[in-house]
Amino acid sequence: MASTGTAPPAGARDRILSTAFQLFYAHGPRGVGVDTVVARSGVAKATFYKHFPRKDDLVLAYLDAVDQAWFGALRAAARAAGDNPRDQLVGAFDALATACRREGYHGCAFINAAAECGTGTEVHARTVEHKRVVLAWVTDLARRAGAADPDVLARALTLLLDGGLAAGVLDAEPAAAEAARYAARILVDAGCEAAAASHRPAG
Amino acid sequence: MASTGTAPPAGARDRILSTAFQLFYAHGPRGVGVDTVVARSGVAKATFYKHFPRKDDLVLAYLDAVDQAWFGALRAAARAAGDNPRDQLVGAFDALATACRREGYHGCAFINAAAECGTGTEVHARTVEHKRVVLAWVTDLARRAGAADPDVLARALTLLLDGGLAAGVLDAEPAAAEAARYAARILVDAGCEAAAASHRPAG
DNA sequence: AACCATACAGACAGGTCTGTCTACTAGCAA
DNA sequence: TTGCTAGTAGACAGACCTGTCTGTATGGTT
Repeated sequence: MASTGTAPPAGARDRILSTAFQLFYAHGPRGVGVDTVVARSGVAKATFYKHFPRKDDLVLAYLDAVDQAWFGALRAAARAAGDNPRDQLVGAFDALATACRREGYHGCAFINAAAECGTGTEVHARTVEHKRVVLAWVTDLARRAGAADPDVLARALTLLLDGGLAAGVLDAEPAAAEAARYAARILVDAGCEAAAASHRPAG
Repeated sequence: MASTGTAPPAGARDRILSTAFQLFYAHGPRGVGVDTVVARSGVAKATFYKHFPRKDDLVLAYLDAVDQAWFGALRAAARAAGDNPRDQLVGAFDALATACRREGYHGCAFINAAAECGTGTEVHARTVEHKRVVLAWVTDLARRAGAADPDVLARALTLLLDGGLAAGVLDAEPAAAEAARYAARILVDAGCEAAAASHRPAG
């Protein structure tokens, strides 16, 4: 287990992936060459192609890492907002504000990648899948919050989320994240009140 | 003025620009080479470089064309919704639905281009400027609609708009556009009601 | 007729990108 | 010792990209 000094501190694959994560997010997958990733991660080219036979394989691994990180942050922010599903729906938007403040924030990695790679590519498919999973999660939360129409409410909230993320490509303005949270509260209240009123025995 | 048969039906510059418009929007500026634009527009390479000394000049001209088209569609949709500013704010979202249904719709050209080209580029600056102009227009409309806080309402509405556009990179779902319009109505009503109530002589 | 602006056709240089290939090194296990 | 695994170092082919350059044709103007 002991490294020999010149040996990598972590596995070559991990180093490649974490280097790619930074570079791909900052400049887009298409904006970073394999040579750059190889040089920056201190790995031989043959080693690179052993772990990731094609560059696309690395891009997909990168997107999986992003998916885990972002979806995880979303759920953590919701959980931190308490037990009430309505508060959780709004609280998820804290993840947006947190991401906004992070150094090097550059918008939604999925949308950026999908914008580069054309329709019909694996990258595109992976992005669609990611958005579908997030939408399903929000829809479930909206249902548990007692929304009159969970589908429409969830769709509106994810639009808001995507808008906040997309705007991040331009400039990480906290005002955008705050406006998103404010709007989310209004939409959640409006979407759940009618149902709550009709469910209540007495108006 | 009469063409000689082999002569171009329109000026070389126009042909280049309209070809670039299609190709750049479909594959992104970085995904289309100069050679492709030259070949598809039936123009000599020297002619191309005479009108657009660098490829970036063509990209910027493309973004200007997109800006005119999209901002124009936005204002037209708002105008079509009537004279009431509140209705106009909501009506602008019809432009999103219309764009969504158009063949080859692929999201917001500005966000896509900005995702490819890095921060600090002219493309990035042009995108920021475009979004700034749209935000200012929506803010003005929100003020005329009597919003309690026009800045926050406008920010929320543009987030919704950007979200709808960004989602278009993945799939042009009419459901997203409908949800955006629905959410816009709620936000506008919520943002203007308080002000309207306080402005009214009697509650 | 002479001249000039505009455009076409296409070769070319210099660079970057992906992916393959050869040759060498070190640790570990049978 | 022998062989396997995982890695380093770097040359190389082939494709593609931007931007320059030479040469030709055509129509209008003086």
